[in-house]
Amino acid sequence: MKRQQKAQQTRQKIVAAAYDVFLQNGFQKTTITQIIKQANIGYGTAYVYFQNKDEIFIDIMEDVMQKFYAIAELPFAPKTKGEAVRLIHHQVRLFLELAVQEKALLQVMKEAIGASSIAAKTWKQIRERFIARIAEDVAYSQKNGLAKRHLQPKLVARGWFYANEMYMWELTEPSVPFSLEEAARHLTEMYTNGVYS
Amino acid sequence: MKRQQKAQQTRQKIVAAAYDVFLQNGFQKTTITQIIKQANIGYGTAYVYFQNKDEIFIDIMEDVMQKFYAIAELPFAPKTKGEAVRLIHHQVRLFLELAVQEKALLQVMKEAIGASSIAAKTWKQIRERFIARIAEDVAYSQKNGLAKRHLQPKLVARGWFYANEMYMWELTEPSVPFSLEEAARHLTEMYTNGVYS
DNA sequence: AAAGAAATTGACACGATGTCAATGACATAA
DNA sequence: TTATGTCATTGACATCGTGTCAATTTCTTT
Repeated sequence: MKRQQKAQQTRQKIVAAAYDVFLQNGFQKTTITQIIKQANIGYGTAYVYFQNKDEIFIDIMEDVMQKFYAIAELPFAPKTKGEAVRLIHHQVRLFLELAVQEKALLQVMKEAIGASSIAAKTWKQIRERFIARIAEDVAYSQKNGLAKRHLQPKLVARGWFYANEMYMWELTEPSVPFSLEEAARHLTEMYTNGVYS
Repeated sequence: MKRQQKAQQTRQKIVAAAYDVFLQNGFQKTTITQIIKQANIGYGTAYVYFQNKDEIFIDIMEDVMQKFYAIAELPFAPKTKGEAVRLIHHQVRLFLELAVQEKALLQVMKEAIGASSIAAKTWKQIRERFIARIAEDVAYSQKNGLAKRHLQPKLVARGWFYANEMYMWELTEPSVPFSLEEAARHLTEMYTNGVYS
């Protein structure tokens, strides 16, 4: 059984080395040569475990995705508008805080999403998962008479997540002209006033 | 004076050829070789007029930018909330319609913005121009008692534009799960209910 | 310990980039 | 008209990154 272990270990060496190099050089400037050098393995070895640079990055990306999913899946069952506002504000904060916490990796992710179609696809999955979940929450609120009924949950969810996502990306930039707290407050307020009644 | 004319003509040949090739192959797959071949010029010539592929694309990008700017600068001086809603809805429609109209180029632009830092910078300029202009409109509405005064115009403008922008990108995709009109209506309604009083 | 299987390797072919010395084409002055 | 300098054009070249694959090393099994 030592054979497979060694192989897995090599795979891990690649991912770990890639993580370092990606954070150091960004997505596009990173080369396979840099990664295998950092991992102390031969050039061809990288291609045994991954198709290309993009695939290696996806591996890294999926770790953070889990953290995002956890926030997306938080329970949401408010009885009043006030409670809904509080829950939403809390969720927005968690979302933006996670972005700031993982700032370095998210910067690389943004670059990767732009440059690699596989990375783009992966991110789109996260997004649609969020939107689907938010749409559920909106529908719930509508059923309970908390939210305006004539709006389509899916379209509301989409617009709402888009605003959040863009604020998130903005927060990963070196200098931002606003604070996380301000962003969370404005997002929540605009949204809840616009959709809840 | 024929000297400069010829040079300008060559430059234009490059841009025109690049436009074709970019639309055909997308941003990343396009190579200098393809462009100079389409333009019927020598390889080195492209580098006389542009630093690289990115610079050529910026030239093309700036044409469409003008159309966006025109929409951003539309006059906004409503006397009532109803009038504001109508103006905003109209502007959103124009914005999204322009996106659909220029769909092919916008798809390439999206790719370029992701892959090229120069293109990203250029797009950011458009965005900030929009946000600055919207912030003015919000401030105007607040002064005239149409909009909630405790919100910061710049943050409101940012969130609002982000939602619009993402819907715009979505509308350039091959198949979209909603109509332009639905998107415009929901955007406008969520926004005006959230910010106007 | 021999044979087979699995893991590792780096040299190679290929394609794209950006540079630059050489060439070609035009304008101006004699 | 010619000659001379200037500007425009060119493609061969050096460089770099990619992905492949035949050869080699390392382990496992008999």
